[in-house]
Amino acid sequence: MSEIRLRLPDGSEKVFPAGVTGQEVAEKIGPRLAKDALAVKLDGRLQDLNIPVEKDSAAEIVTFGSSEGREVYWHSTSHLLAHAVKQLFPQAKVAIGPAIEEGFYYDFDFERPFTPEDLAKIEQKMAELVKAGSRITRRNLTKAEALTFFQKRSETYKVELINELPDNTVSIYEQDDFADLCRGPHLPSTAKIKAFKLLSVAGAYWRGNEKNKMLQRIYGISFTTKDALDAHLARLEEIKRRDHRKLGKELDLFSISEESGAGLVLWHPRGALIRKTIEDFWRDEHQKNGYDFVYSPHVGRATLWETSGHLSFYRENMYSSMDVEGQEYYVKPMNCPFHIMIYKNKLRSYRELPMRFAELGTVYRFERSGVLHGLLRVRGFTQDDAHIFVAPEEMEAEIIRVIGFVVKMLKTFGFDDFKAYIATRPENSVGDNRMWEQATQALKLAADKAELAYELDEAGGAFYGPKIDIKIKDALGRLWQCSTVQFDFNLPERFDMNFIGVDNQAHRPYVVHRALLGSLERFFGMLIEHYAGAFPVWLAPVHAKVVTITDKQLDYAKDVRDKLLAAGLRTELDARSEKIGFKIREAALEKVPYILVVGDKEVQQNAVAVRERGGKDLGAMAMDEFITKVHSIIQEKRTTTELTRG
RNA sequence: GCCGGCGUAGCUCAGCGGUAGAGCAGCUGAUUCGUAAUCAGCAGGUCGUCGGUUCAAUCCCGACCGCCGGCUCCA
Repeated sequence: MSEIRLRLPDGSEKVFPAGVTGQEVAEKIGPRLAKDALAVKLDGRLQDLNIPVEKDSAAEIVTFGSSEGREVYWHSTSHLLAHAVKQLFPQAKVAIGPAIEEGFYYDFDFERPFTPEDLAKIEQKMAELVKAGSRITRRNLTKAEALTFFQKRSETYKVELINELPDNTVSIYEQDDFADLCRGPHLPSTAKIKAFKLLSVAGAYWRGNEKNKMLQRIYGISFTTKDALDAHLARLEEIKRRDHRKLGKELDLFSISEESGAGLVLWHPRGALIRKTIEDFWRDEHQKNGYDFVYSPHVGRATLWETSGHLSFYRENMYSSMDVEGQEYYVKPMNCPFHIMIYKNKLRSYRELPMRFAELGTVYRFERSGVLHGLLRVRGFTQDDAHIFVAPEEMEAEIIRVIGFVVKMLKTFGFDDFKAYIATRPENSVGDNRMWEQATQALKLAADKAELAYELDEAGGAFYGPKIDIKIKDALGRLWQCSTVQFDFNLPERFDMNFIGVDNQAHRPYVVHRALLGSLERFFGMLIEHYAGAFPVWLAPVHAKVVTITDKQLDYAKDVRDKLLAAGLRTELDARSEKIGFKIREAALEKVPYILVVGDKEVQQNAVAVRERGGKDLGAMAMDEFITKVHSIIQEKRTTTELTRG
């Protein structure tokens, strides 16, 4: 029998008899790995553990610790799900069932909707199948064989898929009486699937096309241990706990009323105060960074939107027109045409560039009712918008400047983990290649300078120019798209924008759209979830709540409150004749950063007893000391409430 | 927009073919208390809207509005 050499990830080489399986290799390396092995990667290709290896290769045993391992695991769990569904409901037809970022789903065509009770039954059946521990085996068929195979089983969706496959041989995976068209790889046995949970069922179009039949998609997740599953479920609970819609209601930050309109946000005083604080900060920073503020109308003439191209390219997101003395007007879905009007108001010189027009501009876009979602997806929102008009030769420096600004701004809110995506030229786009090249290069350079790791989204740009999107990672590790910097090669042409250069000739400026926070609504929604409602002191609607022990301290408590208010601290007084425990509980639920307890002791010492958010009791502190410390926390926009340090 | 679920007091929810209930919040009163819920009383709802079935509808049916989970689409 011949031998083969396998190179392992640690650099070592091991000799095996030809035909050795991945499982056997894992066993040779160690019992632990043998147990954890899910698949094997040979020369970079993922394969089943039980497939014989015939030639020298680089080999790597794949476990749940890698994203590839999880993908295999989840994919096999989705097959297990389909297996269980077919056993319980033989009439159901299977469509597709891949692994996704967190878990898996499987789409079914079934005569009636699946109920939660069905899910429970399916889970139970899955558990039985795991217990039975069926071997999962791969089989290659010719296309014709596969077609007959699935036609016989009336799996019409599979037949459709096979017909579209380019290769002449296809693979199927079988476990017990269940078979699925699948590229693989898969786990060697259903017994490997240790802990799983079906999470939800929802509608999904066959192949994502709304013209196709709506199927039922069952979502689920699985892990190698019950502990890991429990941790995951706990995380889902945490996400629910932080839901900005729930916290927004509890903390009285905002609401959306059916009566005033879906997708239209009502900012309550506390939410509005947070927004104002963000806006003040935003304006200060923009002023420091060389931006000019502008204001523009909420509606504009149809001719403007014709020139800008919105009426041809963006119409489905615009509300229908209104008649103003025989002229058609539209509510704005974007601010750019107005900013361009300001630019075009007079002849511009190269000496004026770059011009940076910033506006917290409220726009309205039609969104289909099914996509509305709290503050994250609305119909009216305020963009922290700016348009930069820049001469081609200054463009690169300007982009570096913008990206640096984005990062600085976001860091202030406590974000320091970003992911950037640079989208390059798509088919059917405007502008010449040189411009696209130059602009894309500038984006890459700027990302490098700002130490932003980016991914390239090839051909993912808008038709009018390349862009960089920056996503932030929140406290739960979720990514949120907020910032975007986009070139626009279209508008300068459409509006025939010019500036006079050193050579006394007219030149075309570059136009850059950019938003740092995205929209105030979405950013606010994200902040609520990121902070779990416990805003950093500088953003908190109430900095301190003064609570009295008894009525005896009322006068002193009022003095305390007034003194704090005079020092610029947002302060409330709770002088109700409730027990101290009750008042603390309420203030704690409001997530106020500091609770200042005032009893006889404090009156005597001319102090306040400080309780930090989170429950830490600091005891008595002189008023001036408290004020100074809180001031510095606010000034520095610290994300902690801690008064003890520094 | 589509599929499924849901819509009962300010909030969280129970109920169900014979015109409604709890806790919290609110109001009134008592209580004056040292770090996450003091007690009592009162008040509060055309059961999302509009139609239909029925002797009778919050409950059954239909349409619409809204919300939730997805699909599709996006700041």
